[in-house]
Amino acid sequence: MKLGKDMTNTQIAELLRAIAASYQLKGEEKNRFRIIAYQRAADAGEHASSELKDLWDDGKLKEVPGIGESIASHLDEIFRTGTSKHFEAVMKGLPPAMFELMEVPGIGAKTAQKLVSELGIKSLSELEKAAKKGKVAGLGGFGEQSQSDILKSIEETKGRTKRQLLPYAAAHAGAIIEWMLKNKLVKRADPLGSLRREASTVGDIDIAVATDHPVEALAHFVKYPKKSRILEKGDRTASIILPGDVQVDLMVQPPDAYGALLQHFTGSKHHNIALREYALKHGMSLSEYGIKIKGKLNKFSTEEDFYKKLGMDWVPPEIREDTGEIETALTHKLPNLVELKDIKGDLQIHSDFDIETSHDLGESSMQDVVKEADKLGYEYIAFTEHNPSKSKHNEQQVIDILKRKKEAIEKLNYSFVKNHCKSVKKVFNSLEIDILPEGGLSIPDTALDLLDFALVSIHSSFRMERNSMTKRVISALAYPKVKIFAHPTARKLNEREGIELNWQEIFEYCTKNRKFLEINAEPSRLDLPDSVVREAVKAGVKLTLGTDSHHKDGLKNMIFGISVARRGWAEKEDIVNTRSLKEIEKMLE
DNA sequence: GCCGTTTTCGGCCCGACTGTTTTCAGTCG
Repeated sequence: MKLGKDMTNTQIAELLRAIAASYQLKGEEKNRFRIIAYQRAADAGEHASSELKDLWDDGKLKEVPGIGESIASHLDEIFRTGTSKHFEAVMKGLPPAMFELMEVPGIGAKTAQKLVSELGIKSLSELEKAAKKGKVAGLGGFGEQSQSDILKSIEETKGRTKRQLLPYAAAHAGAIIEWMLKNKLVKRADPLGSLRREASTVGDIDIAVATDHPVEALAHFVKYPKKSRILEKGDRTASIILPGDVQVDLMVQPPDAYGALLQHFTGSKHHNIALREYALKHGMSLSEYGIKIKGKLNKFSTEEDFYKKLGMDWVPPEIREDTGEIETALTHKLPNLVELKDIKGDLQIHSDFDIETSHDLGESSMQDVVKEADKLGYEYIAFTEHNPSKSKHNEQQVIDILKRKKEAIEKLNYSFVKNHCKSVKKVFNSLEIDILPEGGLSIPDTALDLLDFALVSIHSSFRMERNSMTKRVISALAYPKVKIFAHPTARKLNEREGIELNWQEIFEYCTKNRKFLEINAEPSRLDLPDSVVREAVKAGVKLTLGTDSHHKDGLKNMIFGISVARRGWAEKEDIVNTRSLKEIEKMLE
């Protein structure tokens, strides 16, 4: 555990979990709730919409729910000095290898400590060697079974460093649901957990099944032909592992109690904890079986009835994160979240028009894309190829290329769109322009006049300090033709962290100057991230949805952008391209 | 250690599964 002034949220979460584990091992009863508090603070850090260090910079650390006086003061010390005397003291005497072992599913604090102290191992790989030699099975409290479980778990941890992107998880879940419904005893099957909440990445896949024959349903589940092994199987739940080390958990419940099951396992954990705490204060106890009132269990076949019993409106799964939705559901003021059918156009598409860019070109022709957009019932789309390569062309050559593109789109509008489209009325001539490190654009200023409007985005120098990066972006947005900041954090899920920005400053600039932030619907981006969408919506910033398609089939990814928008509490009004062509032309003028 | 639609003190979510045990501890979601 390395402490330092520049700890990221992930590292801080790891640290706080280590502190929780340390307290757990000290084993004093009074520590019980302190342990939970540290675990909650770790979760809070992990889910925070901004870097904790930035919040600390702004004096807002304590505004993060779960971080109070004490933890904030320790973090303050870390950000100032690079260490915390208190945290160092708490972890003192505990072997560092322990914390590494705890990353293996099935190994918690106590198991880790026992393994490290009794086997004298110093790393995860040493544990693996010891287990292979049969040394673990000989320890008190361990046996052959737990030894082989540990080995399997280590093996799977190696393969499973990445969370799945939403479309892949959805495909897995779809196949399993189809398999479950083949069994006549299964009445219903639905996705649960982060998949049902449509989070951008999904860990384990959870599935709910309604049946009066749980044993048979679970037996059918573990016979799933594509599984690589069965992890566990009880009377109410079972887990299997798919190739690629994807874990699938299945939960069953009779149809008359299915609503409670759906609610319970859809989560999020934080939503459920907050909900149960609220219920407890009102004399009710919640579980996956229903709502207990004065010792009597009430069952619910639907989630709507479950929430109704608590005196609140049904909460859309996408916003069940305990960030205010419970209070809002109680006062019947939940947002009317944007839906796919509200979308009237796609504002980021790359065609195969040869614009001689240094980035990637699209693969489908403009006509094929327009045909696809027409099928989707869109009123308009924008072609937003990357700017022509700056190094390979002089200014005049760039202007010539952009003139050619402008003419091509004009022709498209006058002929193809007019004569062959049912719903599409206009194709916008746009461009995705690189923001240079010093804040300029990578096309000559005069070339901007050839466009209807422009997107700007960052494709280089990702590691700039927050204030310089913010300046860089704002100076690019200042060009009148520039309307949209595309994939604003430039993150790539599982590959690259996003850039650092002062969001409040960006939000303020956007609202004052009618600039828009994009929700990029490309599944490996989903950028803005949902938590930032929430902040942007609160700040009154208007957002655009674009698929960043490089092929006509990519247009259908819009649904994933909708998921992000919904998770950020965006309503129809918050999204620019829910507007009609007339309105949007005005907004982009 | 955190927090407030009973509370600034006194609470703090709920249950399943497994292995190694003989009634439970540890872990997970």
